[in-house]
Amino acid sequence: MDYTYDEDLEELCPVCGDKVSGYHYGLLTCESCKGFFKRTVQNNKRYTCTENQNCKIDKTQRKRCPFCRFQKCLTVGMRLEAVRADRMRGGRNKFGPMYKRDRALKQQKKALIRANGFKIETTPPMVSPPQTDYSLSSSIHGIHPVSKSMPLSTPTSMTPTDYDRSPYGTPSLGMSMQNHGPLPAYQYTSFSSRAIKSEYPDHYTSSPDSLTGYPYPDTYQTSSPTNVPQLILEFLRCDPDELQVQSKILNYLQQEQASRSKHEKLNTFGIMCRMADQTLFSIVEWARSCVFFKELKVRLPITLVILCFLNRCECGVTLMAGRKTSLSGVSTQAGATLNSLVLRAQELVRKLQSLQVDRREVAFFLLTLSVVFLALEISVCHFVFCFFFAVHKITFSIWLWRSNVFFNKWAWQHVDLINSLFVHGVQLGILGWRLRGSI
DNA sequence: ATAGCCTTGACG
DNA sequence: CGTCAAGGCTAT
Repeated sequence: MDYTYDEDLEELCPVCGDKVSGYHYGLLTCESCKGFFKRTVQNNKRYTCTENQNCKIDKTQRKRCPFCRFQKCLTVGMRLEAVRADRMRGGRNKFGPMYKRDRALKQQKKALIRANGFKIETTPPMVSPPQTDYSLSSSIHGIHPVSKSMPLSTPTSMTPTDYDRSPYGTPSLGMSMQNHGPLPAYQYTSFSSRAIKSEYPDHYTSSPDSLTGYPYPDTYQTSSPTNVPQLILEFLRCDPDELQVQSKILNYLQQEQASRSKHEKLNTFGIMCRMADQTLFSIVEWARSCVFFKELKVRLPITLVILCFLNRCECGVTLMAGRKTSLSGVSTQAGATLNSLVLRAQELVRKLQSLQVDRREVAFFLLTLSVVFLALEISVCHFVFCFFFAVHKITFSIWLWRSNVFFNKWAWQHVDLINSLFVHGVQLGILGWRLRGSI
């Protein structure tokens, strides 16, 4: 039994959580979802959802709503182009090299994790999550292994027209994520679709980007230097178990909600605020107990706590988005603004996951930023960086919102611009780390 | 219609 | 020649 946790992760289909049987139409999926996707595309099937187009898709219920199942297939990244129009059997398609690269990357990650002695507990297997809908499923899968995933390098710029072109509605908005996932972030393959011509020239693939709702980043670079700075390793070793944090916060929220009387129930916004509170508490708790931090000057830990909190917020939002149907249906009480916020958050989280940034890269980036803050001690610089973080770390935006700071409304409108600016920062950090590693 | 198993065939 | 991701077949 040479099962590593990493292999365990890959055993789960990002669509339904069933066992993966190989790469199918762009990513690792199970046999049934492969067949389902093939039938749907080949036969040009049109489904309709009798519910709210957000049905939970798991192994036991995947047959229930083909509409949502197919939406999820698209959302997690299954490629319409991989279904052959001519139905030719055998052979290889143009995805081959990408599958290979993806495999190599997974191997590399595995090897590094082994070499660095990471504990299995810090990245537990993708056990079938207690999903309430597939958003949560994909988010938990997607987020955990790379808890501090970074945004996509090329911002999606879908217009309403793009949505309309999809025969299945608005996959990237209504069905976003996947977060994470389960794709597991590892399974959110970041294949470049740019060079791939459709093998299925019907309406499905006439506009691949608009159909799938998001581009596949070309910046799929996570080469792994062998000499990782000790500081990074220490930082990662201190990193708390993401799933534990998630479940702890979730339990707290559920208990709190359960203990309230019918009239006192928190609404969606209230829950999100509580979640933000708990997230911050958990990080402060972690920082205070972390041996690593005791050796640092006071201001650096504080900055790190702030950064870690912001960085972790995506997971909170994802939980929120995924749980919105289970928490006494509070989402139905939420206004259109909140619902669109959640949708936007889902979309952002999916983007974050698809970049598949290495944990060490993120750790380095966080440390670099902290040092920069410490060195510069310029409040404006701090503000600007926090602002960029805030855009991506939705919960922080919600905090600002709660504090009647409305500039995040502007941020939503310019999220693509900020996204690209942010990514440049990330890339600079990665570049710096790699330079450092090569010296 | 689904999903598990089978066959095919380009690619390394 | 082995691999493996396509499509095909078929019991359920």
